[in-house]
Amino acid sequence: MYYISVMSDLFKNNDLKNTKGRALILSVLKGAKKPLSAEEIYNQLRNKGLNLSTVYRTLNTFYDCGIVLKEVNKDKENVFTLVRDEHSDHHILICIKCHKVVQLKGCPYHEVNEKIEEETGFKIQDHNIEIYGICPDCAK
Amino acid sequence: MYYISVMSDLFKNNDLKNTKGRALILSVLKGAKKPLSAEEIYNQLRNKGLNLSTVYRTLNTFYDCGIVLKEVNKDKENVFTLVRDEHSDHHILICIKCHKVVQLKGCPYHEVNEKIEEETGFKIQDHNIEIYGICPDCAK
DNA sequence: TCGCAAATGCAAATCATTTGCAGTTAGTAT
DNA sequence: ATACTAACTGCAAATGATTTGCATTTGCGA
Repeated sequence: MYYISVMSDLFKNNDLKNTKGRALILSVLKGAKKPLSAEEIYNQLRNKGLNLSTVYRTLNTFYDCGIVLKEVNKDKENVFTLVRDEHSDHHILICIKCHKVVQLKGCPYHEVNEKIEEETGFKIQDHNIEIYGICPDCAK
Repeated sequence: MYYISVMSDLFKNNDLKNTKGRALILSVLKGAKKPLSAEEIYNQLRNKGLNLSTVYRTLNTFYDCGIVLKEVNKDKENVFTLVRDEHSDHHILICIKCHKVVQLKGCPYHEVNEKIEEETGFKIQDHNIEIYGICPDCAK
């Protein structure tokens, strides 16, 4: 695993031109504490004269290059996160009755992941866990 | 955990009227080998005179009752599965470079899940695992 | 500095899903 | 069995996130 600290290198390495919009969007993602949608990123850059289409296109470009992960949230919006080490909010328990969502603290899967790396040859960088069940309240 | 084998009981237990459409949709889900979208279910019932809106409404009703799980696939369609024991296609490795998806064989997480049940009080019925990394081909 | 492919803005198109409303039906009480 | 009512359904129009076509602008290598 390698790190690119200089933004222009990150773009250059992926054959992307270094534009104002891309730099802005990347900086928003760097400061993000949770996966963000195009709309949310756009809102954080309201006064920067950036078009919503550009935000969409840029995020998809980043996705194609492997700079960001793309997931779909409950509202069926695409949400994006910079590729980096573990996010704690990726481990959730969902009750199938009341649809309550509970965050799992910590990651109980580290050892298992190491075994998967050995078996598959993948270099694991991140993961999502969604566990479905019935919560104590609904079990009553 | 309890099982309801008679369809009319499943509906009655959830205060749902037993209608032709619901029975048909449930039977399609029972025969499904993978999560299905409303469109796919609708297509399997083409000649049954059922409206697409009804399929959507029925699936959402089932979801509210905890009869089915609802997820979002890569095309941002909602897909549904009957709640039951493990589906093997819920464990996938995704390459962040080429976006190739690889199925994990078996489930390496059983023991971990038991520990989570103890700690949280959730009665776990199903889970999804998505692991992001760089595949051997792209690592070259 | 010049030239051109890449990137962007804008507006219109797309498409899965939702919703309003009017007509139909399942299941209960009489 | 019949009547009643809330739940269910069909249909068509609305919604809303995302994509796309096209004209204009811009980054960057030569």
